[in-house]
Amino acid sequence: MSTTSPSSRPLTRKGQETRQRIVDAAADLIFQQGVAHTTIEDVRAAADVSSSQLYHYFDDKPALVRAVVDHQADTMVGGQETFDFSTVDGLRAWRDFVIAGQREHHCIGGCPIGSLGGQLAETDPDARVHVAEGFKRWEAEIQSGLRAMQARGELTPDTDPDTLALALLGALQGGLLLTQVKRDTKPLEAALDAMIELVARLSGSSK
Amino acid sequence: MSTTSPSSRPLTRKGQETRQRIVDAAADLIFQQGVAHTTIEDVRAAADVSSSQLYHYFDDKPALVRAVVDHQADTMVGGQETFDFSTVDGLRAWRDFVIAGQREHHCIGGCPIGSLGGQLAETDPDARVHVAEGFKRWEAEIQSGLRAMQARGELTPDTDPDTLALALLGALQGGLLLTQVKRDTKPLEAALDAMIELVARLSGSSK
DNA sequence: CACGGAATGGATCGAGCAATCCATTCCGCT
DNA sequence: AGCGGAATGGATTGCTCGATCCATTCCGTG
Repeated sequence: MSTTSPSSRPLTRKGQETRQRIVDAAADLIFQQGVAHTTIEDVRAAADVSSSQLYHYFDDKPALVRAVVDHQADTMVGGQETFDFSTVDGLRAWRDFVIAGQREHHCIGGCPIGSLGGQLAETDPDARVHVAEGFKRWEAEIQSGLRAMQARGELTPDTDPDTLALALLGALQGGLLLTQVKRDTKPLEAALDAMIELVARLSGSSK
Repeated sequence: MSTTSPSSRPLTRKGQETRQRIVDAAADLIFQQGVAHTTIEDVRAAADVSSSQLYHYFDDKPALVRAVVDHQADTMVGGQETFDFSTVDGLRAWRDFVIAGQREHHCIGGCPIGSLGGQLAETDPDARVHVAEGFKRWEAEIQSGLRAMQARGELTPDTDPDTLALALLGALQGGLLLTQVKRDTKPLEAALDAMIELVARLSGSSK
């Protein structure tokens, strides 16, 4: 995706590795403690680089954050494409996967992209756009699944799969937020189950 | 609610007014620019008080933030109780109200409580609990509506109104987050419409 | 094998900001 | 009146943290 480097400076193999190490470390730290509480010094130490390297690969902190946003979007979207959004069973499998992930991490961190969105939307317009684009890519995954479902005639013709995809993503985000705040997976389960129940009713007509 | 003042110091009438002015100003600023980007100096200027007053009424910044969380929860829960969550029409009216609100504010800020949750969940454990309690009060409003709906026999007996309330709140939160990030009310509309559609199907059986 | 740009190290600067401190003024109560 | 605690003002401090700077080392290329 977008590069977010100082005027697209040429990068050697080693340079790319270092850059990647920085982004990875920053992504981890930011996921754990948020953007504001993650300092350049934290990232520097975690990535085991010098501070000048950081400014060699990124113009400033916002630029690094943008790179983290893109990185998280890549990770997130990439991690979902093994699931089949074109069947109700596929959706349920995805649901189980997401919930298991939250339980594993003790409901900490929320959504890697969504939480960034909440933190950056009003403070970094540029980053907000990156988050929005990340969500758009994610939506596209779900959309294609639901469209396939409809093409197979398993979704009533008068439902818009794109809108439904948006609603599904919304339920996921809200469920993750509530789960993060409450440290309990119930909200996430409730939101996803409800949404999938609707999809089931829109496809199989009855229960 | 909780007081969050320096060891519950006695407050005169004037003192309460000043304290309230500080919380109001802080809530506004934080809503617009987030917790991290709102400085004590910002609040001081906006509330037209001296810095010592701030520390007279609040131990430190986190304490002020907690007061803001409670204040937003009060506002939010208070603002919802005019709506009737016990009928599908009532839910639709609420939906219209929320969406109109977002449109009015150009989709800026997201949910006054939810966005605080996302910003504070991993950095301020105490604040996280306050946000969780705010959500709990909010849930209670929705729950009582759905319970009434079920008591009237307009909701299938095998649906748990509390879980449904959680899902509804989740859809709202996720819809608001996506709407905030995309600067477009469509996600919020999609999420709420989908959820209300489910409620409708769980109550009226058809359509 | 040397030339140059990329990569790295680390010291340092300087602004922003939370928090403290010491007065001084206000005001309710007896 | 006048005592005492609350309320207010504003200067100041101390530190965190983003960002800059100047070397020095690495390494691919001609």
